[in-house]
Amino acid sequence: MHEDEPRWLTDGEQQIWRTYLQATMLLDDHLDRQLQRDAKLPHLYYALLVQLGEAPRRRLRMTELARQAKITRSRLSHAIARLEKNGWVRREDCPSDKRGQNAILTERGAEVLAEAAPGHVAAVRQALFDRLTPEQQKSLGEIMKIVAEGLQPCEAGADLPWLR
Amino acid sequence: MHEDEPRWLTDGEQQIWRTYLQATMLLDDHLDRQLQRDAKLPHLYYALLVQLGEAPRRRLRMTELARQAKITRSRLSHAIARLEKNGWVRREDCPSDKRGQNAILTERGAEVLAEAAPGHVAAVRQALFDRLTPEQQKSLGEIMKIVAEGLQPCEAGADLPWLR
DNA sequence: CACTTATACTTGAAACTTCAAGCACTACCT
DNA sequence: AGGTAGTGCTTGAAGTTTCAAGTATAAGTG
Repeated sequence: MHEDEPRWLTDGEQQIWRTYLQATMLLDDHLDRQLQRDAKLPHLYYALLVQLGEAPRRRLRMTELARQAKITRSRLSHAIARLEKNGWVRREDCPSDKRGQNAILTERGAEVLAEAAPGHVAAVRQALFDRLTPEQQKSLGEIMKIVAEGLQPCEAGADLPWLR
Repeated sequence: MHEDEPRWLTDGEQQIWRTYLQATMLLDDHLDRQLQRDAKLPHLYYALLVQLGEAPRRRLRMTELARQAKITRSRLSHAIARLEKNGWVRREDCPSDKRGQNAILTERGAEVLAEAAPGHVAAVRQALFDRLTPEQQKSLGEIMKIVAEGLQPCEAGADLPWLR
């Protein structure tokens, strides 16, 4: 068993990759900071409230929420525990499966969401959409779709966060 | 002082934004996992070793390293403390400024880096570059450059991680 | 039905990051 | 020179995420 010389990244690829890392790092930091300041919430927690807010009857099974958010169930458990303590979310036993739990957006949670949303959207616009041409936006969408789909193959045995 | 109705994201923009969040989440998770498994190191810590490895004399001032990595100095301090404990990095007082510290990649650190690099590069290729056309790669680079530059304006008073 | 395996979720500890000080030194100002 | 503000870095605690179990229920198998 012999390891071939790996195919290193070309200078151009390196440049792209580093810029990607920097941009995603900075954007994530920027949004986290904006939300932490204005809504006392990290970006991921905000995203969870958004997903719940859009779900029918404002509720979602834990694993389904983890799947949509691309995180582990453990991470979600801790996050929901915190949101529950703050009163933005509550839990409910799943009627059809006694192992299951639903996370439910509370009225207070919906209010927090409504208050935080405008500032958050403005931040996303200002940092991303307002700076890109329509062609670039389209291209970004296509690229990210390819990457996202590539990393969550349908096959069984895939190492996806919400199945760990 | 009156808040106008915010400019919400269009359906198309929402779609792009969500896909972006999912792709970056999955990719970050994927690389973290690969490196944690193969090199016992989170992706960010690996990136720090890379930066040090490329710097002249394998050393960099703390703030400069934080600036390159787009993280806070506090985060860097903790990270370097861990890397130092593992023997991959050591510190040195800066000769010209007694407040300053250099982080230096050790021989052991360089070895770890050399062992981890092929697998990491392969993962980046497989998840990203191998799936994109040359045009898409170029476009991605341009887009990320715009975003990264937009988030680190030259002006004083900008809220950049390494200045916090 | 008993038995095994898989699924759904949680938990506590360890690892990592953020936050708010804090210390030491430098640069600036008079 | 002395005083003041700014820079460079670190630290401990609080918050978040990962990791490795653990509990309970469901589904599959002989």
